[in-house]
Amino acid sequence: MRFENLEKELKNRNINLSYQRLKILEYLAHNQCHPTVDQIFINIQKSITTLSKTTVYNTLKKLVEEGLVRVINIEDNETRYDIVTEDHGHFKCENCKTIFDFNVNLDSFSINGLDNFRILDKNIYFKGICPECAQVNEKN
Amino acid sequence: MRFENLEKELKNRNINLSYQRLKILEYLAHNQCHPTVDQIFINIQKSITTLSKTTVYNTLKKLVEEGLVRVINIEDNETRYDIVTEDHGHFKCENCKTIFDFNVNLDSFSINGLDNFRILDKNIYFKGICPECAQVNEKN
DNA sequence: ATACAAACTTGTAATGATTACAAATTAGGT
DNA sequence: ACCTAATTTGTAATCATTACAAGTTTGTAT
Ligand SMILES: [Mn+2]
Ligand SMILES: [Mn+2]
Ligand SMILES: [Zn+2]
Ligand SMILES: [Zn+2]
Repeated sequence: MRFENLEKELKNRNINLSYQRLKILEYLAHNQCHPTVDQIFINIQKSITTLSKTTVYNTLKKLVEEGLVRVINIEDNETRYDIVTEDHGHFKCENCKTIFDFNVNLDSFSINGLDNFRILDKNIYFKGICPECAQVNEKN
Repeated sequence: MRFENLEKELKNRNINLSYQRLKILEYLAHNQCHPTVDQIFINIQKSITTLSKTTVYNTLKKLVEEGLVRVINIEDNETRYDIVTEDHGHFKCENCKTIFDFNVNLDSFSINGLDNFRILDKNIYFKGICPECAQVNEKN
């Protein structure tokens, strides 16, 4: 597991250490459910009562810039954050809103129309109904 | 080409015809550049001076619900709309901001971890530098 | 340990996209 | 032509995000 030492990870990326930054990174490492800014803010505020939402925004911006965290834009009204930066896909259940990870080899499939394009970032996401919600629906 | 008769297309989907709706659909058909709400609004306002932005939002919502138009969420602060609803990928140039289409067979590649998920919608987008911008950069 | 500048955090205000809502207008059916 | 339902419009409200300035903390040099 990456992030056995989050402090070191920050220093490696020339991000100065601060208590807030460490707590935010810890939260992301322990809650890999693709949280929103609000979820992160509300939870960490429990232990850092003076925390400002601006700090959460600032820190996330920095973590994204340095490649420690990736942004997930599925809905237009909620940005989510993922500490897993390796290529993988996301499935959002339209019923329970959970976001699931799935494995996909983005290099394996054929693409037409991108010759000479320099690809820096690949994203794939699906929407639908997760198995649990599908099962509940059947019973109705 | 689909949409040789946009009026008929609307009726087929039980969307009542209105001058505004037709103009918005026409705009999307003739400007397949994935426009934002603002672009649509500003351009159509030239011919319908009384147009309200709320109408643009309402209409787009309806067109999306009825499957005539698809939403594109790449950046978190700008929703774009695409009249091409067939599966295809999008590439956004981080320099000139243009969004390019590319062909991709979303069924062809292997996915692990989505057994028993009902997939209703597939999205794929890349970011990077388009050939034109890459060439300009080289010269510097 | 002290001092100082740079970096970070905080709170508040501003911005910008989207939605809510009610009144005015228009469309479709009789 | 008339009536009802659907649509459009303008304004206000909402909500996420950013801007900004003041206060606090950190890192470094003395
Ligand atoms: Mn993920
Ligand atoms: Mn497209
Ligand atoms: Zn579900
Ligand atoms: Zn470009």
